Amino acid sequence: MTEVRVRFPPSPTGYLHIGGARTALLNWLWARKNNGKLILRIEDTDAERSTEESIAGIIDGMTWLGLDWDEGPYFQTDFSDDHTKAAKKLLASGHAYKCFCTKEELDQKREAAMAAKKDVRYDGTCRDLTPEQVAEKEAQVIPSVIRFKVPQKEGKVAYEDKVLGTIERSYDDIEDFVIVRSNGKPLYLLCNVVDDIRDRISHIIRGQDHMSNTTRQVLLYQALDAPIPVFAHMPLTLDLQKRKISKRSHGEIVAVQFYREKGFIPWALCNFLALLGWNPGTDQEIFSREELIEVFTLERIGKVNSVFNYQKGNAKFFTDPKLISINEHYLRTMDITELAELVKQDFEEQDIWDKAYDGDKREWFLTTLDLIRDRFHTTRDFATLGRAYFADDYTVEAKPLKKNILKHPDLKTWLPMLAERFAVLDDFNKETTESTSRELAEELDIKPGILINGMRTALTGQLAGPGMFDILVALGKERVVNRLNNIDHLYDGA
RNA sequence: GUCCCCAUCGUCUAGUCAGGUCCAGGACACCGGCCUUUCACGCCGGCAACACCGGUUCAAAUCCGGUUGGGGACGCCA
Repeated sequence: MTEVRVRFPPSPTGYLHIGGARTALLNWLWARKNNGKLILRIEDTDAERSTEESIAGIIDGMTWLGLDWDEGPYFQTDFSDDHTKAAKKLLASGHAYKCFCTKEELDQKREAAMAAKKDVRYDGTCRDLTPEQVAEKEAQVIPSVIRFKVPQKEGKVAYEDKVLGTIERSYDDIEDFVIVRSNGKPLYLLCNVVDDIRDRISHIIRGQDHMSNTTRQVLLYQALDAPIPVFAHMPLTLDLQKRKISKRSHGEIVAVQFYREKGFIPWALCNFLALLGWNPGTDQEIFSREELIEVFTLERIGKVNSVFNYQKGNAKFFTDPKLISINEHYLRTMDITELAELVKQDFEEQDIWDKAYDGDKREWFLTTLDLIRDRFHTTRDFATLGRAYFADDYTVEAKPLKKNILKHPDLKTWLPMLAERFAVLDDFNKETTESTSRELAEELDIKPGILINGMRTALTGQLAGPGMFDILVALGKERVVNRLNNIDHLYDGA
């Protein structure tokens, strides 16, 4: 069996978006499943639009997602000679010809055809020029492009698609497409094929938007006398209006970088992306890398375009709810030490990382993460919603402040009373803190909930959280006593 | 205008190739309940779909034809 070699060939004209990431992911899965190779190839032949930042962004994005590649990054522009040679070969073998029609003429014809609702294909003006006519035009230094000479015959070009089955298209319906610009630079259709032949690509997994390219490229493979790879066209990802998602019209929400900044778990995003247009045929939806590699097949890629379900301006569902839910699932079930690594990165950025979390306080750090992670959505929440556990500069949210503190002005004296009793506890644990709290409530003849919720708000700034006495233990006696003794400022604004 | 692809709950989808076990299963979201000092988690329950028409057949989500709808492509972009 021949080696499986796949590629991810982004054009560096913007950041890595989720559609591109999904393409990369599926190629990666196929490579890993077959012990094959994934080649990263930057298709930068469009010099005007290609940028360095974009290249860096793509590489960062893939690295963050954990999609490693085995060869490259190669740069298409480094192989211009190959492309030019191939074009010459096609010209020499009669598979291509020079076309002297000017861009202006063609644009005009195309517009006219569009306007008249007529076929817009190239009319073949230069297809049958004699060698003499060509020589004459060249003598006059008329610029020319090179067009591929699509066989004029009955029948159809066909290829087997792993997802869609047999795809056919009449030769008749394919125009003589341009493969080299008048400035001598070969175009995508050709470069892409030449590179794939050189890189010995065995499977081409890409979006359905490439289907019309594929039929033309099959012709190129045949003309270049090269084996045709296996094709698998995956469905596109659309927005709620059924429009192809793009960086241009959808902005940051479709950028991989956005999810990184929001504190998503990289593999959660991969897991979600895999499910968009692919499924294992079972009810399983959560997969480890190994599991996904194991069960992934090209045949189970869907045929139907899928909708990336997000509504602009919805704060709760700022991206596809299913993606959020998968991320939450990982957040609360993943190995706590792996989670700690991700949180560490956030904390370092937020400047609330304590080196002891890797040392003396390691155990405490992990236990605390585990205690609070159930309520969080992204790793960012540890430094924001969960800030009170790790730093003293947490904010007390308005809603709980009003409900649990301001509503009961006597807490101003009650909470310090509680602090006083906590301070003298020899063993500051769940049981002792709970009985202490309940005893005080009884003495004061108030519901324990008033003290408990007041404490929660004062100590964590939050309306909700873990069991109160777990919180006390997590915070530790010293912090609890300090914070409960310093609550006057909470009443300042009132 | 031409060509190509597609069509199951709001969304992601199973089931379609080998028609009956599907008055259509799962997940997310939503609603209700349990749990609970709070909020989550968890658990239980609910709502909700085979685009339409015709054909084949004892039997169609599944096969065939058409209609409609959606998407993609039609660049000297990639």
